[in-house]
Amino acid sequence: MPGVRVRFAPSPTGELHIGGARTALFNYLFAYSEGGKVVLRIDDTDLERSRSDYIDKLIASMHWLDLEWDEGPYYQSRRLDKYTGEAERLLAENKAYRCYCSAEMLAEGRSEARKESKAYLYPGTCRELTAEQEEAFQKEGRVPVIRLLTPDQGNTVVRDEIRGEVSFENANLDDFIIIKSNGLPTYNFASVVDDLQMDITHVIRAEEHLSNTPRQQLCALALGYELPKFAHVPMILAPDRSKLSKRHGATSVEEFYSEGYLPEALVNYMALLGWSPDAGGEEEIFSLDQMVNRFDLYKVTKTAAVYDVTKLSWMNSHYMREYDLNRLTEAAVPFFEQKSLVEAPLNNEEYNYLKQVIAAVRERAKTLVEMADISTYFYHDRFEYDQKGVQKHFYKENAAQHILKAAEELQKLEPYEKESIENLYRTLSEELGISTGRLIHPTRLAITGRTAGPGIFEIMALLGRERTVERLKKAADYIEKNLPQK
RNA sequence: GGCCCCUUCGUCUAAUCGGUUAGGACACCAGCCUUUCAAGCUGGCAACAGGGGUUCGAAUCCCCUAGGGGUCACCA
Repeated sequence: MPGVRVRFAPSPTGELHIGGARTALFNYLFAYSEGGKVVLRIDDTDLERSRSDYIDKLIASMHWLDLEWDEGPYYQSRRLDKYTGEAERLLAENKAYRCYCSAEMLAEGRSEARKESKAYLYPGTCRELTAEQEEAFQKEGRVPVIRLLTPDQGNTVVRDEIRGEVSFENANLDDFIIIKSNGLPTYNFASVVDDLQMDITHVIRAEEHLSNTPRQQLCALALGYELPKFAHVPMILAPDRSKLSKRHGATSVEEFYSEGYLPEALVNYMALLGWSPDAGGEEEIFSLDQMVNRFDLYKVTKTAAVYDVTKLSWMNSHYMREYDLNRLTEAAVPFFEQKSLVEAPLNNEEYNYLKQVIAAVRERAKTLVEMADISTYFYHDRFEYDQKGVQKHFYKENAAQHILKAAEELQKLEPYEKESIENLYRTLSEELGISTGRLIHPTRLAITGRTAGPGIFEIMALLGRERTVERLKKAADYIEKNLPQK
C-alpha cells in the first residue's frame, strides 16, 4: 500500500505513557510494514496544560525507544491560522455558527440533565441568531465560540479497521464546539483539519477516541474532505482492570528507564500487548525490524490488555543476557553511579573491570537497578553477612580453620587466576577430607556476604588476591568471635 | 445514567470455511544439570463469563443476561 501516512499525535501534558508509547509503536510498525511514513505532531492546543519540557521528554522517550519518524514534529500551536481559516469557511458556508451561551448557562443545563440522569446535549440555542442579535451580544462583551451544525437525524457510521462498522445516532451528537472563545480549536476540530491537510491515510490511536470519531467524521464531512481510515487499538489496563495510574507502579517510559529496563525489552513487551505474530509461534522475542516485517494491523486484538510487570521483567532479563556486553556496560554505568560504585567518566581500567563484573552478574538480574544492587561487593566490603548463611556455613565444624587455611594457600598461589584457584580448592578440600562445598560456601559468604551469586572462582579471580584473602581472614575472625559456645 | 466497545488458562495471546486431546509465552510446581543462585533442558498445573437458540456438530454464528472498559468538556 504505497502512500501510507500515519501520525502519532501526543499532547504534551505529561510524560510519555506506556499506552501512548504503544500507540506510537503500532503506528510505526504499520507505517513501515506498508512502506509508509510516520508524522510526529504535537497536539498542544491546551494552553493550560501543555508544557514545553514535556515535549522534550516525549521526544527523548521516542528516541530512547528507537521509534523514529519521517516528518515533524509539527506543532498545532503554530498552525492556528489553519483552524480559524477552516472555521471561517464553515461559518460562511452556514455549516457552523457562533454561539454566545456562557459557560455558566451550559453548566446549568448540564446539572439539570444530570438530575434527570440524562446525557446533556447542547440544545442549539444559538443556531439561528440574527445579525442584530449577534451584534447585541457582542456589544455586551460576550465572546463567542464556534459550533459545528450537526444533523439531528440519521446515523454516522465509523468504519474501524480493527472493529468493523460502528454506528452512532446523530440524535445523540450535539452541535459541539470547534473553536473555543479564546480562538483556539478543540481537539476534535484541530486533529481533523490536520489529519486532512497532512494527508494522513490511517489514524491509529487508542480506543478512548472511538466515541469521538463520529464527531470528527462530521467535521470532515462539513469541510468536504475525504476521510482517513481509522483503527482504534485497545487500551492498556492495570492488573485490577482499572485505568493505569501512578499507584500501579511505573507507567511512563521515563520511569521504565529509571527502573533499569532496556528499550528493546519494553518495545518487545508493548508490541505483544494487543498483537501477536503468526499463529502458534513459540518465539516471542522480536527486534523492531522483525516486528515491522511481521506486523499486521488487522491482527491487533479488540480486547484491552492488562499490563503485567512480570513478563516485562522476564523479557528484560532475556535482553540483558543477550545484549552486546559493551552496550550493556554503557547502559549500566548510570545505575552503578547511582549506587556510588563507579564515577563517570570511567577510565579504561575501571571500564574493563565493570565489564567483567557485568559479565558475571548479568544473567542473575532482571533490571539494571537489580544488577547494580547485586554487584556492590565487587566494589567494597561494607556488607553484612547473610544471617541464614552464617548459621548454615560459618557455624559448621572447623569453618574458620578451613577458611584460614584457604587464605594461606591463596596467598602463595601462582598464578592467581580462576582455574588455578579452583584446582587449589579441589585439592585442598580433598586434603582436609571434606567436600568442596564445605569450602566453597563459607568462602562465598566471606567474600560477598551472600549465599548466592556468580561462580565463586570467577568472583575470587575478579576481586584479586589481596581483597579475597583479606575478606577470608576477616570472616574467620568473625566466626571466632561469634561462634556460639556449645 | 445515555451512547459505544470488549469478554479463551492468574497474565499476554493462538485456533484458515463452525469439526483441535483448545496451542504457545510469562508466572507457578516438580525433576535434571550444578559449588550456590541464576540460566538451560524435561515434565506438570491451568481457560472458551453465564443462559438460550441455529446446526449432525459452536470458543467460533444469532439473541439475552452479567461483568469490564471507554465516552458524554470552551482536555486531548
